[in-house]
Amino acid sequence: MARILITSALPYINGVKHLGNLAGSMLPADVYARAMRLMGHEVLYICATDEHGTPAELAAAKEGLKVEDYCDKMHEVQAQSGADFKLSFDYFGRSSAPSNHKLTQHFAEVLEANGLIDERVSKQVYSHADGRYLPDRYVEGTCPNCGYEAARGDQCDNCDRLLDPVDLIDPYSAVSGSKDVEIRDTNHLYLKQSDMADRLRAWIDSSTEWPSLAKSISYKWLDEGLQDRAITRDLDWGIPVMKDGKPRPGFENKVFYVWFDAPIEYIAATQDWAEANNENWERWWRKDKGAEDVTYVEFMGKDNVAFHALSFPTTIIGSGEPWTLVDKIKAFNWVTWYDGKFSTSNNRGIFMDQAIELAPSDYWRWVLTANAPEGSDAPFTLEDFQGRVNSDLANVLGNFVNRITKYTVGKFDGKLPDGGEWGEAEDWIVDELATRLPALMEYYEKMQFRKAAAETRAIWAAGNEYLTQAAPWTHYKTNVDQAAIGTRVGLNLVALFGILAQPIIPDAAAKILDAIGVPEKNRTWKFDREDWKACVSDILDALPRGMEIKAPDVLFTKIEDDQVAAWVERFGGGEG
RNA sequence: GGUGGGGUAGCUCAGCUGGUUAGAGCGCAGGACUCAUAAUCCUGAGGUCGAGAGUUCAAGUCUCUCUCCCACCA
Repeated sequence: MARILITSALPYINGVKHLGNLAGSMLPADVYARAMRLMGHEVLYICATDEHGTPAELAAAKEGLKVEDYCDKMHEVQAQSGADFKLSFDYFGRSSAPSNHKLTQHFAEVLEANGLIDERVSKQVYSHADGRYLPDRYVEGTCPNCGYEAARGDQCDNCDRLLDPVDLIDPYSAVSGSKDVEIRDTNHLYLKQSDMADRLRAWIDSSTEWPSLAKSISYKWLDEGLQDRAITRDLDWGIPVMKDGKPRPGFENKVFYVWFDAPIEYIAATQDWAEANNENWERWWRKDKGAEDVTYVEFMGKDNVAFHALSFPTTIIGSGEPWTLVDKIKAFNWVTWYDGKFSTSNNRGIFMDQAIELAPSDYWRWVLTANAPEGSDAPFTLEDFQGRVNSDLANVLGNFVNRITKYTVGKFDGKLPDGGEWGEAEDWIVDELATRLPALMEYYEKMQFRKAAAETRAIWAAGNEYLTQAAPWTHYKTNVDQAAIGTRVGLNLVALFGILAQPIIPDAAAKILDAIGVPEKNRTWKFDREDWKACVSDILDALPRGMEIKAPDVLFTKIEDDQVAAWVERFGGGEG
C-alpha cells in the first residue's frame, strides 16, 4: 500500500470549463485517483480554482461584478460541474483563500531570505483611462517592424514578429480602446531561477519516473539558461506583496503573479482540506513530518509542463524547506473540436454545463477516457461520441448485463443457480481474464488511460464471447444444470465488470453492483497477483449460490441519430 | 525561428531497446445464434506505415533532408 498525492492543474476561474479542459487534467486525475483507491492505496486528490490575474478581472468587469463576487459565483459553478461529472476531489479549494495568501507570502519571504528574489525596475504601459497597467496582450498598436496597425503587445499578427509592448507605435488599450497611455517605470520582484539551475538539473537527473516530454522540455530550458521571472504584477486582484507583516514599500498596488501563487494553492488547499476534515496536511507535504513516503503525481495539459517542471520546483527547492516535490508528471495534449480548437473565449465547443444536459456524466467520462489525448491531440466529434457510447457502453457492456440478468430472472427465478460442470468455456474465460486483468492493472499503474479503457472493453467483450461458448439457452433444453453454470459464471462476470468499470463510469458501475447485490467491501481491486488463475477462478464463483439478483433497468440508453443531428445543429463546427 | 509531440487500414488509434505473412476498435461484406437494448459471436475484404535519400544481412521501428498538423518558448 502506497500513499499517493494527486493534483490536477487548477481550472481558471473565467468561465465554465469545456470538455478539453476536463479531458486533459481533471478527468484522468480522477480516474487515476479512483483506480488507486480501489487498489487499496491511500489517496489524496486535490484541486482548486485558479482565481487571480487579469483575465479574471476582465471577465468580472464584463459581467458588471466585483472580481471577488465574480470568483465566488464562478467557484460555485465550477464546483458544481465537478460534482456533476463525479470528480472525486478530496478537496476543491480556491487560490484566493486566506491559506494561500499566507503560504504564498511565506514562500516569497524564505526565497528572498535565501537570496533567490530580487527587486528590479522594468517598463510597463499604463492606461489613464483604465486606471491600470496593461499586460502584454492588453496593449495594441502599430507594429514597429511592419507597420501593421493592430499588432498585439506580445506579437504582431501580421509579420509574426515578437514584440515588447513598450515598443509599439501609437499604443492603445485593448480593454477600453483609449490612447491615453504612457510608459512608466515600475518595480517588480524577480525569482532568480538562473541561480537554481544546477539544483534543478540535479533534481531532474535523479527523477526516474518522468515522461520524456517533461524531461526534454526541462533540459532544454536548463541548457539555454533559465530566465529570471517576474513574480509580481501591477494589479489589485491577487495576493498582496508583504514585508515583515506589512505591505512592502513600493508594492502597495501590486500583487503576486498568478503563476507564482497558483501551484502553491495545491498545498494551501490541502491545508484547507485538513482544517475542514480534522486531518493532518503535513503528512502529505512535509517530508520532515510524515510525507517522506508520499508519491506525488501531477496532471496537466502540455502548456503547463514548464511551470510544473521548473517554476514550481524552483519555489519548492529554493525554499530550502522539506516540502514534497513532484514525482510523476502526466501531461496531456488537446482535445480538438471538428478540426479546430475548443475555445473558452470564442465559446467554441461543448462546455461542461451543457454536456451534462445532453448525456449522463458516465458517457462523457467513457468517451473522453477511451479517446484521451495522450499521444497527440485527439479529435472529438459528436458522431464519434455516439458511436463509442452505443457500441462500447450500450451494446457491449449494457447488453451483456441485461441479457444475463434477464435470463436469470426468466429461467432461474432470479436466483443465482447451483450445479453444472466446469468445462472448456470456463477454462477459456479464466485464461482470458488471467491475461487481461493484470494488463489492466498495469495500464492504470502506468497511467495509460486509453489502453486501460480499451482493455476494460476487451474484458466486457470476452464476457459476451463466453456466453456464446457456454450457450446456457441451448443447454437449458436438455440439461438445466449445464445451463446453470453458464448463467452463474455470467452473473459473476457481471459483478466483475461492475467492479472494473468503477474508475471510468462510476454511476453505471454502482447500478450494476447494486443490482447484483455486491456489498461495498467487496468492490475493491485487492486481487491476488501472485496467482491470477486462482484469483480469477475465485472471482467467477464469488457470488453466493441461491442469492437473489435483480435485472437492472437499461443501463445505457442509446444515442439516436436525430439527437446527434440536433446537437450538431446546435454546437457543431461553431463559429470560430 | 527554436524545442517538443504527431503524420500507420474509410475513421480513431496500438506498434518496447530494428528481425517471421504490419495490429485493435468502429464502419463495411458474408455467416452463426436467438438469452439480450435489431443486441452478441465468428469469418473476410481493406494499408508501397507523410515524401525522398542513407545505415544494415534486415527499418513504421535508427540517421539526414523535405513536407503537413499541434503545442510551448523567445
